Amino acid sequence: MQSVFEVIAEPNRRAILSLLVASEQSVGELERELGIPQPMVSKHLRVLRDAGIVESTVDAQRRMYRLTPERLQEVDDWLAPFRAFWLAHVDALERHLDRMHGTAAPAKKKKSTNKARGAKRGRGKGAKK
Amino acid sequence: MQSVFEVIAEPNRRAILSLLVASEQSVGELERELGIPQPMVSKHLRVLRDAGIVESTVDAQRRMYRLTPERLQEVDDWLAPFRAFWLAHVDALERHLDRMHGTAAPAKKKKSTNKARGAKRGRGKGAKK
DNA sequence: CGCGTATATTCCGTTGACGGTATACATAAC
DNA sequence: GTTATGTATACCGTCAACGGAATATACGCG
Repeated sequence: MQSVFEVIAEPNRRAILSLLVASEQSVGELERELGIPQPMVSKHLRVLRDAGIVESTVDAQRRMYRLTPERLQEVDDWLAPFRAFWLAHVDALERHLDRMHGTAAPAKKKKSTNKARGAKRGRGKGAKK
Repeated sequence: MQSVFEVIAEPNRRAILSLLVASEQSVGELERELGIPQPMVSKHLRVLRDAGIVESTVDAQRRMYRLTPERLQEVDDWLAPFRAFWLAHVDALERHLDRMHGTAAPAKKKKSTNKARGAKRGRGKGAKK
């Protein structure tokens, strides 16, 4: 389990990371928010810490965990080549819908085989799915 | 295996996707480029197709696979909250180093070019387990 | 038709991640 | 000291992903 991709493949670990975006948290706080047993939380935190995605400090009996998200950049970097690609896809879909525009009964339309490149932009990121 | 995160956790599948960024490819081409047995390639392509990340069309005996990368946006969306975080981390590190001693490195005091980072990692496409 | 190429699927064994439970360890409070 | 709280680890069972090998299916050609 060295790969960041494998580490974030686990839903509970993604949930932990999302919770830690707001602020650092103790194991008990994460346990309550996640609703999973404490040993599970500790085990997932161990994986995250070994992967270098979180770090912990001691606060009395508590351990406070916080993000060290540099390694997540690997995911971001890997994703980079695909970004332009799906923007082009969205544009193609938009043109398609524009052409079909106003049709209440959708006919069976095949996809074109070749994709037209040249993404028009002006559509900021942050679009929801 | 529904989650996109689980699908891209597998190095060979990430390699396939990276190869398909350039252009659509047949199974045999992928097999040669990846150096893994053909049944493995087909199985990974099956997973990718079921996840909606690639699609295939028939070309004689060949099957041509290409990207349909919309679902990868889920990864991008999940990553969004962390981006600001790691940028802040890098800035904080820079300020810290500047304060420690701005002597060792010919660093400029100005934090001007905060956009020109991110190419630090050599990560890319290669995939090993 | 049989034959060759290209790809998909099935069967099978291994291995390791995940979850559960109990227990060990650490620090604080008394 | 003992007890209480907070966290980590050990042990264990299950289950599914992965890889290998053999086989099945699809298609083209002579």
